[in-house]
Amino acid sequence: MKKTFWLLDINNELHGDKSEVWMWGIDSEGKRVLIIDRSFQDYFYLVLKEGASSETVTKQITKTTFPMIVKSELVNKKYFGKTVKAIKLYCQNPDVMPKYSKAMRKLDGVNECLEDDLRYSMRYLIDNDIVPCGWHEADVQESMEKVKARTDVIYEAQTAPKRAKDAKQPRLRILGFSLVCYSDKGTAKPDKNPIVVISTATNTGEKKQLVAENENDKDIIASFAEFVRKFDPDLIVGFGTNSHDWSYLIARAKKHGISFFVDRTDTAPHTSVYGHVSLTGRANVDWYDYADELSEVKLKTLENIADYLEAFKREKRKFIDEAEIPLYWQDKQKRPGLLKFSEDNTASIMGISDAMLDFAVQLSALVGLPLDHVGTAAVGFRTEWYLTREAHKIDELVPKRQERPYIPYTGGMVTAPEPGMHENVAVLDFKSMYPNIMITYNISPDTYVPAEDPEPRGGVYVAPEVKHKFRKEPPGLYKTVLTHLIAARDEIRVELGKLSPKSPEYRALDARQKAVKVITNAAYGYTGWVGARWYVKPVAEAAAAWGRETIQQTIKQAQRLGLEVIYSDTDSVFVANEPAKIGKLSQEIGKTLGLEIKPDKVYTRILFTEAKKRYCGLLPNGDLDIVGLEVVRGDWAAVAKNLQERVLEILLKEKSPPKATDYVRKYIADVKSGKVPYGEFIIWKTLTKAPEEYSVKAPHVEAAKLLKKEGLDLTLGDKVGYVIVKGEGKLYTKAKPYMFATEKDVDTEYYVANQVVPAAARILAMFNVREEELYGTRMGKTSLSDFLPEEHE
DNA sequence: GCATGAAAAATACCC
DNA sequence: ACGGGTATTTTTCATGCG
Repeated sequence: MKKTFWLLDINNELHGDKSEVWMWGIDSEGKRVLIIDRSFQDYFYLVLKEGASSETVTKQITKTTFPMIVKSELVNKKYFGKTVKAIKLYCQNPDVMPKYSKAMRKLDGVNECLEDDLRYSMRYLIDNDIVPCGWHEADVQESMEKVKARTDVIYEAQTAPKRAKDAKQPRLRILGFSLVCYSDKGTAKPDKNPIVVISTATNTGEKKQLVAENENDKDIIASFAEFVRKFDPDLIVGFGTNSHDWSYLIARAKKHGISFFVDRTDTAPHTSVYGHVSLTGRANVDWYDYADELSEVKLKTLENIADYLEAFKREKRKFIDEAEIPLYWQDKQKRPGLLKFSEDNTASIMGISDAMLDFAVQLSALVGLPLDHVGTAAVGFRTEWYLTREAHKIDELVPKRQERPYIPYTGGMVTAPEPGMHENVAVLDFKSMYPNIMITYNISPDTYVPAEDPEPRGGVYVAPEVKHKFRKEPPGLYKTVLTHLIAARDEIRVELGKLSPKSPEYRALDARQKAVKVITNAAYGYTGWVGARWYVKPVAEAAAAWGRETIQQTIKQAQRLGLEVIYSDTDSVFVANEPAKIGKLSQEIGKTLGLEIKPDKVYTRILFTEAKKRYCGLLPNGDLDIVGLEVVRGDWAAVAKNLQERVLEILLKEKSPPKATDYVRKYIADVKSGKVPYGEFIIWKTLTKAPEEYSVKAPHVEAAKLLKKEGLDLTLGDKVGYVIVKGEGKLYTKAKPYMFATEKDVDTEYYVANQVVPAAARILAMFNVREEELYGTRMGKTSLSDFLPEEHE
């Protein structure tokens, strides 16, 4: 019988000494199904040395030396674009492949051993062109065997699944949860501190809050697991679950000697590739893993992300800091507040799911990593899996990952801006500059021609400056892949135009388009990543060199046309907004370079200082576009950022430096007289290593040490919020975690001199306002004396 | 011993 | 654990002074 299903999760199981593939999905009737495929044989390749005969090699592979090898065949493959002969060795048990490959690499006539390092389930997906979160069809038979799986039906596959026509995503059952762990002091530790609240919610409107009685969490953990099994979700969502919640739950369950099964095979959650926690048969999704996509959110807390995505009504929330939990838990009067907070957290998680799930699903389907893997996989790995799928289609062997030294290379070009205020400026952007350059010049690991190699038939493209060469023919892996991605995105955008933006179809397609964009844009960065399987430094270097040439030619051509160029960075130029000349420029560049450049936006007015990568533009709709300046940085206190934003607003909208100056003076007075809320003095900085490992004493590191002393855990990557308090000595001695200080401790002098004034002065310096003038308490330059040098006593 | 300025370390941004 | 280019702050180091 034929079965159509949407693939949710995949894993492999050992059945005797043979591996089999388990595919968890939802069929077209909405039934949860498990499809087992026992027919797939894993394999790897031995690449032969040039001129070596395959018999010499196969003779050395015997049943006694390598008993798990069941079959071998001689195949033609490509490796970095060169045709090679390889022996494809089928192996009964995938677990022995790395061991075998290590031994076989040394066999006579063998050059390399490849693709033994691709996981069995990924191998299966790639070879059969199966994508997670996509519809497939297979011939199946209902399984007669007793298999422990919590699904409606279990089938055995008679054929490998094939992709089926795209249809609407099935209705998924989603369960979200969050924990409150309790310790009377410091960060809660699973070996001694209980979980006191588990708040769950489902996308069918069920809600359940479990509260530990007498701080004993045994029952609520059991109830939680039971609730999960009863609801039987396809997706379990949370925030920080991969790094915290699951391991905490497991540790607590273990402590109580109870089982903790929430998956579909009654096995415990386990951490797997890229650090995701795997729940067999379901997809565990941690929305924290998607926080990187939201670069506007500087402090990636659940609250901030929910706010940003409008996933939860901000005004309904009363935020409770980790350090305040004991206060709320111990006080019976305040406890309901904590329970509400926990419920709100889960509601926020569900809201984030609504906003982000489409993207996660599309990313999973595009790169081919299961939904629970794709979020935790770093950008480089997502890109690599996409490339791996495409490489398979063109018979390119997948190189081994290897450690390499890091050697920097020259990247994009940035020109110094014309400082000051400019009226009516257009920003011209190259559309996907690096991807298009890679397509145009066929830049790819498999088209690279080392300097010493003879010139291939069909000729080569030679990169400017660096002189790296790339075969013109045939198209390389990157050209193939990028052409496809760019075309796909263009097609999606056409489709989007036909749909109503509120429809689910639009949302899914828009998410698809975003996923395609993410991978397209990551391709260039991938080429320069030393950890990449396909790392070839000249590839990255050449793309960058052609990029520099492109932007230089564009600037030259613009100037030739009489267009004033104000600034440029990598793939964009800022020019006087003269549409006729811009149209001409765009046309000429298209003709000479084969690349598309067009106006992206127009600023009514724009302000540059002398610095690159920092400016503020006024858009026609009245919005400020602030780039690079303190306002958009996460490591400046709000007290400085707010002021700078207001200063920019006055200057760009009202063009009044005196008014801005006055504003700053009043503001400084407000700061000094304590009219600024405490929260605006907090500075957040990331710990990029463990506090003890720093070679210098830095404020945020010292603050982190104080937190640790109080038992509050901080790990690499966490942000430390601190304030500078009054006192003598180096700055780092005056940094205190914001929870450990109060309004009256704040060293306002420091904030004025080192945050507020610099942020304002940076801008006002362009209008000849000196720093000292900002300190004056008088209201603006009203008399001649205001313009004279300051008098000293 | 100490002021001074350059160098190094650290962070977060832009594209 | 995707790239390089850039601005900025604070700490640390080197140097010269006397």
